[in-house]
Amino acid sequence: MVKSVTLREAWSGEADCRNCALRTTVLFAGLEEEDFDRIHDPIDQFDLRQGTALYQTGERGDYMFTVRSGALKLVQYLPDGSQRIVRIARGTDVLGLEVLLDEPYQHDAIALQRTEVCRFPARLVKDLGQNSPKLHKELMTRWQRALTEADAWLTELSTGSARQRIARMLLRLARDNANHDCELLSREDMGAMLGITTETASRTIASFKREGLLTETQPNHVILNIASLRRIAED
Amino acid sequence: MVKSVTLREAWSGEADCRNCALRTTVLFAGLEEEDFDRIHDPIDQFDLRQGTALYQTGERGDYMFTVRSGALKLVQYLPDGSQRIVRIARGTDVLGLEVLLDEPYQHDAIALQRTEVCRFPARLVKDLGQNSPKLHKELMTRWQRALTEADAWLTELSTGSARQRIARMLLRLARDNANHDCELLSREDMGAMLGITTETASRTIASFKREGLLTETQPNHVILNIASLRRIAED
DNA sequence: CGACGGTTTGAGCGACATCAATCCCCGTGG
DNA sequence: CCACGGGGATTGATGTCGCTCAAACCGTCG
Repeated sequence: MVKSVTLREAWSGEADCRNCALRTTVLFAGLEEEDFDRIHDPIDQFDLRQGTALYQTGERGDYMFTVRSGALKLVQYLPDGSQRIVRIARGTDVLGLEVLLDEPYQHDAIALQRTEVCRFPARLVKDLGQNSPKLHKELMTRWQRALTEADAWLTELSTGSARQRIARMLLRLARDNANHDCELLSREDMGAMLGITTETASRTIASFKREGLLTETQPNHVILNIASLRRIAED
Repeated sequence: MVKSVTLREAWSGEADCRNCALRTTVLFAGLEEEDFDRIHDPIDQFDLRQGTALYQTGERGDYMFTVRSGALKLVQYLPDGSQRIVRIARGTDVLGLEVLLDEPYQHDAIALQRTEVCRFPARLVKDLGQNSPKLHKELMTRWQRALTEADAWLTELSTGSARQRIARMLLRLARDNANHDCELLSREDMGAMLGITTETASRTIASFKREGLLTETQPNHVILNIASLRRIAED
């Protein structure tokens, strides 16, 4: 358990949209300059410490978010109190699509590391989306991406032995990472992600280290032996 | 394994859209009469026998589908050949949203029972969607629904003991079914849905029968003891 | 220094997988 | 009509992977 801080504490000032590195890749790519002036105003940027909740299940907010850096876990809870991580949002991902349909947030969104996000009113997207085919398509793409992720979690991360699941998770974490390295999650989060216990996660990771499947360079930072992991992942 | 027949064999004539019971609930709800005339033409209706594949992973087709009756499973495969059912589509659900983004189908879609579907070109939705805010919103709703389903499968159907998963699955199958009854899937499909073996599925169902948690009225048709199943599902 | 949260490791047990035999239902052909 | 065959469901026996409970370890922070 990590304690949460309020969003208010995380406020880090007006967003620097115009110079935002994400501008061309993110939700508003393809907007005209004049549209762009209209949207700058209500956008705030936040800087979340590890463990901070961006929003919580059932909350009604009129805000959507884009992730600038870092990562958040999207968590759902079962009646018995156990939790399951259903997705991880990283750079350029959009959070809170559900508020476009006036629904409350469907998950707890919690920062896994230090994480920067931009917050903007869903109103903005609703208005612009009506008449902008480009934004319309962009939105569909976002949804499709989330859905593909969700399906992959089911087939890759919730199927097979613990060794297989962890191998697949590692490969996923390091994907599009040239050096084949990545930050490890806490063992508890691994468990919630893969549907196994923290002890099993710990044991498996430890075992992978001993077998040379991964090398710890700094605390919790590892380099993967891709080929061997892939062999484990696939059968 | 059930053999597949081609779609061609399943063709059952021009769709009767104007009198379709789904007209008001389905994708095209809210279209104007004039729009409606434009779309009737290219719509075909199919009648799928159990085991028929509506489409397959990786196929490129320009068609989307609505389910009129029956049910289809959406299946994905792992490199090692094992399969996982990631969703079930039933009455009024829309299939093939991904082709709106010019992507190939992401699953095998296979009829679980005798199933009626309507097929229409994605082109239609692309064209109408550009300028129709209503359709735009309807599409987002569809996507959101699929995503919510996907998340629920992860938290409810891939978490906990086999007994819990099967209980949750049964409650799901019978949901919005006044008599608390439902058709059972094959044990193999249950396994692929819950990430357990067919033997475990079989044993658990048999055990539920003995315990009076479900009563078989006709072969593979059961009435559920909702209260007791819920108790099992929740802890 | 002690306390605390997370990780690792151990021992034992139980749930589920595996392998295999039997049963049951139905359709098919002699 | 019945024997036969095949596919799915059921049941059993056995092994094992991962859960559970518990202790020890480790780094950090007060």
